[in-house]
Amino acid sequence: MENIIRKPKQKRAVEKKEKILEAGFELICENGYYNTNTAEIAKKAGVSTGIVYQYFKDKHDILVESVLKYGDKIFFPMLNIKKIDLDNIDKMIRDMINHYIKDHKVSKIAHEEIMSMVHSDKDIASYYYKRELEMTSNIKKLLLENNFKDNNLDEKIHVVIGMIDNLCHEVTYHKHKEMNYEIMTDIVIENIKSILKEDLIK
Amino acid sequence: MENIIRKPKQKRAVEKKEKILEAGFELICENGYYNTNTAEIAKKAGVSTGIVYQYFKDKHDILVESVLKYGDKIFFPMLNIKKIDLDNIDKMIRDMINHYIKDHKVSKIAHEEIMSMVHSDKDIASYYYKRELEMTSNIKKLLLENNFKDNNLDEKIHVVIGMIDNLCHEVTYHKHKEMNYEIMTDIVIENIKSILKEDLIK
Amino acid sequence: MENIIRKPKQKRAVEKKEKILEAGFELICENGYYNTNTAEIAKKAGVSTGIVYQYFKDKHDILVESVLKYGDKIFFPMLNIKKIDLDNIDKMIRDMINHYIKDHKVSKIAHEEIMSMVHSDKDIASYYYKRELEMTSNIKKLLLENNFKDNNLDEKIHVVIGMIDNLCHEVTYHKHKEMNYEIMTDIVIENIKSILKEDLIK
Amino acid sequence: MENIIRKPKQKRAVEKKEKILEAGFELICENGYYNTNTAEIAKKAGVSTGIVYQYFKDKHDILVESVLKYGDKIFFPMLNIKKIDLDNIDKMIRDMINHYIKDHKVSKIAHEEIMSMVHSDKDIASYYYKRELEMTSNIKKLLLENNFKDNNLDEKIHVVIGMIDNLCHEVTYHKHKEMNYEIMTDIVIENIKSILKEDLIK
DNA sequence: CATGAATGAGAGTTCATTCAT
DNA sequence: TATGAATGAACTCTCATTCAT
Repeated sequence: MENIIRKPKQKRAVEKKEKILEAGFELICENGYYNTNTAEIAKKAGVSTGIVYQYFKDKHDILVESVLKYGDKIFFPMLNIKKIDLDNIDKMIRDMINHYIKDHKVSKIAHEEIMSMVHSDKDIASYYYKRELEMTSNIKKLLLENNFKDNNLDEKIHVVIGMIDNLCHEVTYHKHKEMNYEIMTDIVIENIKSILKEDLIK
Repeated sequence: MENIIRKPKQKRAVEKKEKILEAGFELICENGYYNTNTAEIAKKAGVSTGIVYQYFKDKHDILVESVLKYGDKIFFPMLNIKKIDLDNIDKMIRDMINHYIKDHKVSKIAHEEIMSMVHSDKDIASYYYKRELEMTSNIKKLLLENNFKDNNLDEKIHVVIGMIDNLCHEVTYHKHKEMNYEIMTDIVIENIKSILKEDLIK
Repeated sequence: MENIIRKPKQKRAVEKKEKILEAGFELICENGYYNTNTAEIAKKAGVSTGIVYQYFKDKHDILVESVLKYGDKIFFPMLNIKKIDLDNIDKMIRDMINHYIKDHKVSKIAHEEIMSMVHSDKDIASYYYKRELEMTSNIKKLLLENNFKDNNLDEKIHVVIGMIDNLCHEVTYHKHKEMNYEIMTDIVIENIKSILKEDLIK
Repeated sequence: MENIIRKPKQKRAVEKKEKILEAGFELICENGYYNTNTAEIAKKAGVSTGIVYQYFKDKHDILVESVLKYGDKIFFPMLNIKKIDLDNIDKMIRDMINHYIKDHKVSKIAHEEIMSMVHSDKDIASYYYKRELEMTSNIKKLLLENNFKDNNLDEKIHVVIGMIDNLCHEVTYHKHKEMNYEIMTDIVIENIKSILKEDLIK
């Protein structure tokens, strides 16, 4: 006897599913997947526990779908960068970093909680790496449109994103009190410039 | 009323505690903390469930102690670097990376599982950040002994370690098939050299 | 994270809670609190173990609630005495004693088991002493309505109730075979009369 | 394979058994039988857990033996009354009560805890009722030696002891704040005198 | 005799999932 | 569709008792 998961098409049903997703995401972010139970999610979503299983196969399904739906804001703020300001590349990178940091701060716990899932959950991991790739592509496209040449650009962007990611993580969590984050930011920016500058067609 | 955790001093007892730790670590690495139960750990360790609670306060305690005991190999292979070969800095970095990657590969799942705990578990996180700092200090000391001057060295090392970490992670997990990791490695090495070179006293 | 104890309002749910209470009370009375486990209670109540924890915080809660619910019959048969027959005070006391003894006999084990809890359990003790006081008040009120004057009535009633309680206990459990309970009853009645008679307004 | 319980005859062994008994009694009095474990008892007694089972059949055995050994002080302070002062019967009863109350106070928790066992444990109950009877006999003998005649003396003494017991309990635990215990004591004494006076041969 | 490490059955409790209404 | 009461397997942890040393 197989469970039939309904794809809600009526407006009310769609809204209900979204409520569950939202509630699930929030609770999982706050308390972690294993510390959140389906009753809580249903309660927060304002639905009955039974109905959850009409929209989702199981608890895990809520996790996956909610990350797919809400993960982007938290993980990939750079996903939708639309233009590159070549005249002031320094400022651009700094803005990007600040933007990224801001997002980190907003969802500090969420980020940590979900990141943990990236490491232990296949579905989440696959989403994560796919999105990461999209972000790389997007940035590559932008650079190519702005007089950069494709000299191992994929790899370079990856290294650059990694640096920014690390930096933001550091700044957000202030784990190392003896670090001067202003200086670290400068170091990172200088490096990014140094990595990219050789490919800029003058 | 109060639980008394035995500190084993006899050889046999010490071995038993280690067995539990080892079994616990392996199972947690393989299946995750929440998917491992104490009965399994005891069984794998070849002891009864009861004895586990003579050596450990609770299940969580096994996690923490086992990470403290076995985490270093997995997380901080660079912790014990003893000398820097200035004549061939390029080779040295490459060796370091390869060494790191090798460790990653050996304990791929372990790394993912435990990293997830760094994000959701206070005790594990605190261990992780402490060790990270030790590693930074160690490398700094080595550099200072080898004609480097302390020009924001802490921050620089941190950035460098971050790059190596990202790189190793990438190489190990091959998530992005379109990437050329040889090239990425070269990029990272060049960058590390570029970051550090300005501080080398000629 | 927090346990939500359901307050059943639907008829069926109320009945189910009562079943658990009843089963719990019976088993605890029969075998004692520490010799009764939740699985047994659930089984006897005809429910699953899980549902028990929707109606009760924990095992102890079953004990307390069941005593609150069923304790009165066993402990305080005199609680609801409605009138005093002054013309035949002798008969009245004798009836009271017989009534009390009958109740004792019906729930012999229950009485012993729960009395043990009065001595070791805060909640049960508080219930017990509160009810005891209510009984005293009730009897006092009756006496005052029946031409008695309040000359240390509280203390006197307390002594009287104590005597009846002891007597009933004795009679019920027949611990001392060399005792003649008819005679003992006469002694007690004479004394009660002697205690009270001085306060009867002629 | 039956356990052989050793009857210690050597001095050291006897002392060891007594230590266990003492420790067991104290812990059980303090925390209750079910909240005391054998490891605690052994530790408090300064012996190993294993040795306990050489002197006692099981945990329950410790309870029983320790009550047999130490129960008298707590339960039967009147057991050893040696003479009756007829010239001042009022004072004598008052002294007795005060003595009893003092004992109650010294071992308040012990009394409550063990009383609970009287209600749920056969062996303890049998000890209790046997001792109670001894106390009755002792008092009866004393009265007969002091010009009382045996006119249902057993029953009368029983009623009297019951009254004293209740009174002491009341006074010790102060459960009813609205009671005046001085007055209650007077009432009890008056009654005891009234019960006994008719049997005093002038 | 004595130790205390070891056992393992059994306890209370939780929670994803199902199902009667 | 929707409810939320009900299920019961599975979990962590305790402790009286045993046994190798």
